[in-house]
Amino acid sequence: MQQEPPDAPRRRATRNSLSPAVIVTAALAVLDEEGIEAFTMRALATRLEVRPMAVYTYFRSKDELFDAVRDALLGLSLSPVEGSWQDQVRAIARRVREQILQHPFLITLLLTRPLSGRETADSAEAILRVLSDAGFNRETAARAYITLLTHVLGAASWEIQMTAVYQDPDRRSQLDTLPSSRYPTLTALAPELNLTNGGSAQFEFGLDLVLEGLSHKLRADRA
Amino acid sequence: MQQEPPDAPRRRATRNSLSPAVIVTAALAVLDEEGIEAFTMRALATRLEVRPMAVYTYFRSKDELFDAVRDALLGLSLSPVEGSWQDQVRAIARRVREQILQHPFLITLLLTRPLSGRETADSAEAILRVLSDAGFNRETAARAYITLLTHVLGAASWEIQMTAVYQDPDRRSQLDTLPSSRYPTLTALAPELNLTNGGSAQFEFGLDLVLEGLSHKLRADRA
DNA sequence: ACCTGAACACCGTTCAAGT
DNA sequence: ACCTGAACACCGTTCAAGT
Repeated sequence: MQQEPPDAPRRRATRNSLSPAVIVTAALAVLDEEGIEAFTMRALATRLEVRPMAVYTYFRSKDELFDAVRDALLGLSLSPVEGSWQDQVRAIARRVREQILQHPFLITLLLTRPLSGRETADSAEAILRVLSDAGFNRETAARAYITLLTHVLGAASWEIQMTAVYQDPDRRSQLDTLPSSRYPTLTALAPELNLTNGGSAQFEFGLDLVLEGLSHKLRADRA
Repeated sequence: MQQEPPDAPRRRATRNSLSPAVIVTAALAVLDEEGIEAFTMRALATRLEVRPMAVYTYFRSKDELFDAVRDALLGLSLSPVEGSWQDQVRAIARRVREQILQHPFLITLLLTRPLSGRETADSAEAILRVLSDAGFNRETAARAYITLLTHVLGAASWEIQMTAVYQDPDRRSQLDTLPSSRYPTLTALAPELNLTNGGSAQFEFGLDLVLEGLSHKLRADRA
């Protein structure tokens, strides 16, 4: 609503105050604080205290800027973990989930903008190495990695959405208002379904399922 | 680019030609043919041969219309399936995936607009009933359903994105251009990773993993 | 009630101009 | 080179008016 503080000093931009890094940092701040739907080139320019077109010296378009923000967030430093291959995969998956939950708009960037494969290269390399070392064959390792990735993305995006819905008291737990004649099981399990919202228990549950399935596959690969 | 055929008859809208159903159908057609990013209220009005504001008699906003389109697409008629609980879950999961692939913009609506739980009630009831009948306890059944749902959403949205990327020859298979010194495993497995794009094999692989994990959980629940 | 016309308050971005 | 000013071609939507 409020566009500018009424008596802002409105100083002219100092020369060379901008750079790709400065712009990405400011964009990240706007995205974190206002959300992706409130992000506009004009809002970003206001935060940078420049006119909107100044950003276009460094990025050709809003989409290109979004790609840069996404790539900055995906450059995860994955510290090596001790333990079984399951433990190592779990650690990486948790790290990716945490990064997404910390910057919820990231899921939108991941599912909206085309990916070349370079952006997720760090976590891909880490997981694929763990799987290869564990003894998975080449195709199984590749498919397992994609499964883990899509699983984490799906779980995280659901989690973000449900916490957003959960904030809104009107929408909270609308399940029990469904007709139990048509949806007997669903209405009966409404309390348990609401339990799946919030916290990491649901994420761990799903991850365990996939890992258990992978253990089974590994035995097959080795046989 | 071309906004209107130059000599279109431009007949006045016949009285009462509109209705929520007619509008949703037209919106669906625009979304299917032009994609969600090209969907505007003005484009929809053009297809309906009315002025943009006519739609607002039936829907308060573009978002409300989007919700109606989403709900129309999620009203799946799930024919009952014979077989094991795994076969039944598989059939429902495949049906949901197919519906999303048929209308790729649906994934955006699902992950963008808040869900109350009513929209997915049909598939939720179906899966939860199968799981309950199979002997899962209440909490496991609830968590398993959410896992299956998020898994399908994640897999489908990845699939859509990868096929879109795959269309673009510039982006195709950029994995082998990565430095193999830093990403030895990733570059070595590039062919196998490219195999995961397209077709349903990757989807089935992931689904099998989850189902295998669930079989394991079921034995624990029963013990 | 249903639909239109004109307008408002936004967008991203082009283009020419300033330093 | 870096940044600005003005403008263009869009948006969704409000509001008053027509039938």
